[in-house]
Amino acid sequence: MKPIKISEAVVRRLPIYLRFLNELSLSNIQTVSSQDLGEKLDLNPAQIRKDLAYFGEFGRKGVGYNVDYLIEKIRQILKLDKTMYVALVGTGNLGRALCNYNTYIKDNMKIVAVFDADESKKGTQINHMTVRPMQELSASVQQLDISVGIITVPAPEAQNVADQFIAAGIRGLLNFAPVVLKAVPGVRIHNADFTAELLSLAYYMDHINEAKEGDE
Amino acid sequence: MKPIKISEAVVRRLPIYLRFLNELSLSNIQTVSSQDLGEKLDLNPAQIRKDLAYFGEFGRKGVGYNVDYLIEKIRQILKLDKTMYVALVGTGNLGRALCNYNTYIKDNMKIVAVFDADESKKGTQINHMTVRPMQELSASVQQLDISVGIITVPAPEAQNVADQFIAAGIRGLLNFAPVVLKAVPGVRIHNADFTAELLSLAYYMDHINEAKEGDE
DNA sequence: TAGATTGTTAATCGATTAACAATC
DNA sequence: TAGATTGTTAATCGATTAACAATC
Repeated sequence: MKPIKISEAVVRRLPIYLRFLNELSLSNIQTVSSQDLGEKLDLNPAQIRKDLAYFGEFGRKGVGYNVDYLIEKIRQILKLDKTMYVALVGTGNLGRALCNYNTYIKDNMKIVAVFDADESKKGTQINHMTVRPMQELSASVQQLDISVGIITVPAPEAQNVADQFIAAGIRGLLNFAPVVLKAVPGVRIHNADFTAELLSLAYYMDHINEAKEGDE
Repeated sequence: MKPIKISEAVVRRLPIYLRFLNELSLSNIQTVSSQDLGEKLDLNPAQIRKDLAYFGEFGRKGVGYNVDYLIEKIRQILKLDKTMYVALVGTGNLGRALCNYNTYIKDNMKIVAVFDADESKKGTQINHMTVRPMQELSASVQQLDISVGIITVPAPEAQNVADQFIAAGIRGLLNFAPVVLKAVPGVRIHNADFTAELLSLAYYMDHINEAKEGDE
């Protein structure tokens, strides 16, 4: 309907809003203003209003936003009103950690299949799921209606895994491996690149030339 | 010396450059052009040249950049020419996964102390480190010259842990908990928020109204 | 010399913020 | 009615890209 292009920056903030609204809802808070949200989320209130206004008129002037209504709306926007099925490849420490997060990701994204290239892992249980061999990837993606893949394999294997996901018809990938995957049309790739996040943190360490209070 | 403010976007790309340059170096490739880099990293070559030019003239016209020299320079810029010590709090699956990444983070960032609020975890070994109780956090940060803290505790505890880190004099925090931490001057906070990354991925799933090839 | 590629300026594009009329 | 807060326009700010002279 609306042909307006929504910027990535806007979409990236929606889950942040959603998360905090969920907290408010649990505390039985029914109304929230862009002012309140801005303070808690360290964002400009005007930006929050503008972000939301791209998708509709969700607030009431002089009043604010109804928390539960806004939750519902943001979930619709993100297409999390129906469950989205996810597959994960790579059952190292990180992969297992993410599988157990399933509890947390109650936001209608559900890891339903886990894979590992290592044959010896086959049949192992992780959070009530049986680890499958890579040969089953394509069939599982189709059968289980999986649209998103999570990649938690070592860097050198990541592109290969991505290629297999893409061949299987995946729609989106969340890549934890520290490599830049080749982009392909029709497949959205997000990176969860904490090594880069950590290294860039170093840059800011001494630029703050603040008072050293200790010479002990 | 140079009073030019470097944007966050630029700093965030530096580790990406560094990572790929390290790969090139391992393959004994000695020279690289912004063109090459742009193709492999899916970035505009002009942007790469501009990013690097903020910090000096590292390339040679008509030739390109010397890989090892550029690595050295980027490491200097990020202040990774000397080892930076890191503490981690929260020894769940994710925390343990990150500790074992130490091998990978050979980029002069080193996790040297691990903490957990759960007293029963005290004394456990993770990647040759002994898990310490939270009471020791402040002393350890001082004694071990720790400047960066990693937070891998459940969301409700994250702010408390951040406060303790800040009180101990930490300079930077990498937060994996899905909450927005209160900003304080002099402490840089980066978020490694993969739940947000995953949820925002959902948004893009059906906007691509591509041909559905299957009606089986 | 001819070809390649940088460093940098100018042009474009996009995102954030301020301001305010509309209205609850 | 007075106070509060949205939705939205306009102004500002910042980041990306194109273009090209300089030069290896």
